[in-house]
Amino acid sequence: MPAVARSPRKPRTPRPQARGLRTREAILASAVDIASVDGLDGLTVGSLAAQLRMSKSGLFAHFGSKEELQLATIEVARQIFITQVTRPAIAAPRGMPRLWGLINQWLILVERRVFSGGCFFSAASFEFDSKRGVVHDRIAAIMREWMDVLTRAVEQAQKAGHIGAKVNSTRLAYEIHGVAMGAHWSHQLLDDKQAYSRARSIVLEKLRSIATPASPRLP
Amino acid sequence: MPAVARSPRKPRTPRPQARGLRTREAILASAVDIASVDGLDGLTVGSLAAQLRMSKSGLFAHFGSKEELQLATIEVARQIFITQVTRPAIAAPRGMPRLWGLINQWLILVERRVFSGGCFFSAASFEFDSKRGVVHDRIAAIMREWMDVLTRAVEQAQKAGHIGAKVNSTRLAYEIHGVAMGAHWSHQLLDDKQAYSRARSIVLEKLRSIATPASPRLP
DNA sequence: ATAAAATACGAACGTTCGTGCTATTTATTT
DNA sequence: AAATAAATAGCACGAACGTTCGTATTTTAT
Repeated sequence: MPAVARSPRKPRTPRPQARGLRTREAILASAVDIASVDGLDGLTVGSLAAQLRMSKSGLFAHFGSKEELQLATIEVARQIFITQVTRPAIAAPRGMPRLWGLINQWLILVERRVFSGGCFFSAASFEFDSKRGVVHDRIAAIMREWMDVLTRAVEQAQKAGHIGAKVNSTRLAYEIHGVAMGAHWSHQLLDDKQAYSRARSIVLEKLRSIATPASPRLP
Repeated sequence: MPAVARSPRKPRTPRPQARGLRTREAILASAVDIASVDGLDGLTVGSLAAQLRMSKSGLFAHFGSKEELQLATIEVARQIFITQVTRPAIAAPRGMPRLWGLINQWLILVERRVFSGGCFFSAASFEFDSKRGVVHDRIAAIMREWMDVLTRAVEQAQKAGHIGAKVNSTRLAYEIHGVAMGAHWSHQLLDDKQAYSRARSIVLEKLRSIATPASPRLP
């Protein structure tokens, strides 16, 4: 056999079986929750192991490094986000209903406290926005994905004639997103009980102000 | 059982002199910078001491605990915020100009990268929004302060007849704040170069749409 | 039933964390 | 110039950090 150059550092790669996958799943479910409260750096192998009543080393073996654990945690959070926000919103017909659905489902997500620290990605965004590395990059990519979904929804609403063609779709997407994130900030930090309903009012008012007569009625 | 409750812990209280205050100032200037990047928890006594080329213990003696260091750091950040945002904005006459000034000065602050991690309080807000304790409380109080300044500016603009009396001042304040924070998020995380100018467009458009004829012209 | 592979554990590694103590250097006051 | 007080350094601590390793316990494949 030719002495091929070894790949630099692939520490261990067993093929995971049913049991391993189950624990991995349990680990990551806890990880998402802890990270949404304490941040992805505040998430530690020790505290995670303690909460799951297993050994640090046993837990650690599932990932090989803390960075891998963080990345895996992000992917699980993304799946939750897709399941709870994007998917239900996409069920609504293209145009104004879907656009409203996207932002409304996000508000429902944070209201339901699916992540016990509020919104995983809001927290992760601000935690990693000044850091560099693969974790930052992954978070940024997912958030770009989200903004693209929002922007595309606006453009579809324009194609459907629900919103005038003159509206700047990117700008509207950012406006809506900003208001929603601001509401979450206010609810989470200032314990502002009216935050989410106020956000709904603001967004609905905005959407109504640019809706064409052809647009389906908003709630 | 011993009788009296001891005062919780006042570890050392020398009266600070000129030199001590100077070092303290230097420490906190670095602390604000580090914290705006790595967070108030990511800020460590060791890294701070290393950056200032002094001993951990010598540095630590200025504060007595990490929490005190965090609180002191927050106060310095607040002063910077007041100096760079609130004060210049208040120089403008009451009403629409001052309201615009507040949000515009904030945008200038983050554009200038006065904090090398972007906006200290955005980062701190999301870092501590799910934690409890005096640090959280102080951050929340300062942010409440800020939202009150914004809201009062709207109300003054209404009293001055620049904005119609029917406008919900709280709602408008949150709308503007959300858009600004969203822009910062986008610039910081997604490296969106147009974020701030887009935010200015959105806010100006909004303000123009509710401005009365009596309102001074906006930029 | 047995071999092999996947999973988990316990103990330990070197570092860094926050935080004390004690000394020493530097500044102020007499 | 001596006495005093403040500022900083040195050193050590226990705990927690991420990580590695050897070993025991499962579970799967032969």
